[in-house]
Amino acid sequence: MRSMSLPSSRTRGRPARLDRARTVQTALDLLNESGLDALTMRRLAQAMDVQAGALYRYFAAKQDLLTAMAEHMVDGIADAAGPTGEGDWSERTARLARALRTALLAHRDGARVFAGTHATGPNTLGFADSLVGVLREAGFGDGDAARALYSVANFTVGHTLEEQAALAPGETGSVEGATLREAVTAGTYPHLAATLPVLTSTDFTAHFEFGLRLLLDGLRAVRT
Amino acid sequence: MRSMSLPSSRTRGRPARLDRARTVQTALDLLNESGLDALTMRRLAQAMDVQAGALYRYFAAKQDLLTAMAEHMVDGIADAAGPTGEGDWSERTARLARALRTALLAHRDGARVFAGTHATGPNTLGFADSLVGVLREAGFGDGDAARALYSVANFTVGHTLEEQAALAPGETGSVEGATLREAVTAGTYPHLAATLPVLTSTDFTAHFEFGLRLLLDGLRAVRT
DNA sequence: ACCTGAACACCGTTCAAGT
DNA sequence: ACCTGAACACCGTTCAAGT
Repeated sequence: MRSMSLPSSRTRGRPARLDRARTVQTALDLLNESGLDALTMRRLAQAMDVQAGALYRYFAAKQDLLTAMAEHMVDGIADAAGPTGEGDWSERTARLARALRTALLAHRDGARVFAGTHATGPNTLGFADSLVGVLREAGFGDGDAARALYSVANFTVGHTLEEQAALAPGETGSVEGATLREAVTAGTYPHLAATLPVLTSTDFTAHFEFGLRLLLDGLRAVRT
Repeated sequence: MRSMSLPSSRTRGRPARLDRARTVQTALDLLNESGLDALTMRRLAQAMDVQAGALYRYFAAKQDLLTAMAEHMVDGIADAAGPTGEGDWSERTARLARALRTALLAHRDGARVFAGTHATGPNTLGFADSLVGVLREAGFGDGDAARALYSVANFTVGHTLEEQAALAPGETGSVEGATLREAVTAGTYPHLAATLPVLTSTDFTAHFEFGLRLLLDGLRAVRT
């Protein structure tokens, strides 16, 4: 057969079993199945039918793989702003923040992976440019727009980190309900006792929307 | 001697070289010297002139040690609210948020340690009770006060995580200045290009105060 | 009661050697 | 060019045995 006797000029030898894209995809699948702590280079190699050392031809270190995973996770979120005119600046900023949270939630330990790396790929930079763009076009100054990006991004990542930690196996509720309830019933922490139903609520979307609204209302006040 | 034949009921045998308090303190010292990645049970044991296995008489797992470290880091921050009447609710809340950030900044990788654990000791709960108390006494509803705690805490931890990551060895600036500058000069990301001076600024206090102000202004709007 | 010594079951990373 | 095999220098954790 021609395909055996005349290998294509680009790919002499056997076709590579590995490449960056396939490795990142397999790593994200493994992350979803087993979580970040179980994502080892050896297990990933096993899932790709290869020895662990082979991965280092494509990623200089595990950290680089994690960064590529983080970048892949936030693919497309820049588009959440929508076209100019579709909603005012606060609604468009809210959509971007929600898209970031949703992207992180889409993968087990997604926020931990994202927070633990410093992705500077087109998806991450595109998101940043989009958010800053929405605010600049709405009349915000360059300084305020840049700082607003940090505020929204840091709050969103911080929130989702907590959210995924609370939802992880072994966690009762948002602040480990059992321990809280004990300490609180003992009479200390009267204010926590009074707000216990909300504190132990697992409606994280409501918590997120509350904080997001604070930031947007705050931005509205800054704008004038 | 009586002390040999009649060992005190609490401390027979040689005095223990280890105890929780001394171990946590040594671990925090080691953290400051070498960072979280270098803080291993074996190195900590070495610093205490003991075998690694001995640590497990006081901490069931490394995670428990890290939780105790996190709790110790935020000792006293609840007091930052000050007595009732010393500043209005927004100033008292700001002081609490700043105290949290300062406490995390006081230890290398402090935010990573705090975010990676779920301390429920008196320092952490005291801080939470204090912040919720400030808002409830100012007339905020229980639900809003509880959610405001999450917003402020998640933003503060998220911000400090970024701040300490940016300050870590090997990082140029806030968003890896070099890579950003390249991508930005290429013409893509026009909004990032325009705001580059602020984005790459290392004045993290200004960034933090901006976000904190957004949250407090947002809370002011919610209050009415 | 408190700690040692030694083991168990792993890690990330490197690199000569094979094909 | 791409991957194997094997090693290096570690990890967290457990637990019989010593004192």
